Amino acid sequence: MSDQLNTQQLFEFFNEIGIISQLGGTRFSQYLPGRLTSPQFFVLNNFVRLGGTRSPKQLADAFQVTKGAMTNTLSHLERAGYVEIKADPDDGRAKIVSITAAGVTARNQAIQAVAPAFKDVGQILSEHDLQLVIPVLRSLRQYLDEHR
Amino acid sequence: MSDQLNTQQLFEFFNEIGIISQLGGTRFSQYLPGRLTSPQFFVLNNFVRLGGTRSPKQLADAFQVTKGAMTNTLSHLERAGYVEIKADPDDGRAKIVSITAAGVTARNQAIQAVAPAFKDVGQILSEHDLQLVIPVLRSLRQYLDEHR
DNA sequence: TTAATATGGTTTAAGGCTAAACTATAGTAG
DNA sequence: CTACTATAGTTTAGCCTTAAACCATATTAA
Repeated sequence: MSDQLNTQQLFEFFNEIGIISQLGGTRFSQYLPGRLTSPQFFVLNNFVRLGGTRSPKQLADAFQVTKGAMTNTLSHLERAGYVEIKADPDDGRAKIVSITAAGVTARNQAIQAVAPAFKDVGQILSEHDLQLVIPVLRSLRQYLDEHR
Repeated sequence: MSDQLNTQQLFEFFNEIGIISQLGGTRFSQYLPGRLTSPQFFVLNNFVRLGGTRSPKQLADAFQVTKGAMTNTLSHLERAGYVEIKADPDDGRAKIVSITAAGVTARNQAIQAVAPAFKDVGQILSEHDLQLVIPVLRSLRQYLDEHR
């Protein structure tokens, strides 16, 4: 009964999540300059915000995608000259990824270009809404990440 | 200032949404039987819940995907024998899609198979959480749908 | 020291999605 | 009646994703 109801709501919840993710992602990438895609931008942004170097495996974990997906994203970024990938001297299996100056520039331009994509949404979603919703999403995301 | 803060939160919001969509979708499709994929299931489920027939265009709008994406999904379903697609006698451009008996069976089996995928999540996300979050998501989804 | 297992990264096969080009048919405006 | 425009559906190119197979290197156990 109440279980039935809950399942129905859960279904709607995931449905809304899926559509928002789809529409939001499409909108976001429409504002990104040139041939930069969303996953590529997220990697560059991560490097600029946190600095340092990381292995492909660490990046794959951070973004919760498979290693194969990260191989793909990094190869695009490398071809564009936005990251540098070299062998890890301490581990023959591993590689070390770092952002280049061109990558930093591209990321900064992307930040500028993408701002208007958020402007109107920031008025629909009040700060109050965000503070209500984000903790719920965060805990669910953590759970899903730990149980897959 | 506060604008800065809000942008940061918006960013986190969409980030959580994206990851939950990704992990939730993967989990969901892992429970689906055989070669049935999530979008395929959603189409079958829509037919069972609402009955009747629809055109590919109506389905594309209902699920907020492009016509090309729906062409692809429907061709898989047709090949599996789960839907029937015939010409619309009243409109030479259009087609009419309906679910088959095999499609209904496949949907019902999928419902059974997928239930455990939600079971644990239903304990993480309380009914209270859902009632808090769903309206916010719903209104954002509507806005994004109308402004793309 | 050798054998078994685990880990980092790449590759391939399948499917998903968008955007844009293209076909065919409908509808509208002169 | 004819020409223009809009709409339904398909196709293609490009990128994203997972899962699984495969290599090479590390690590652990015997």
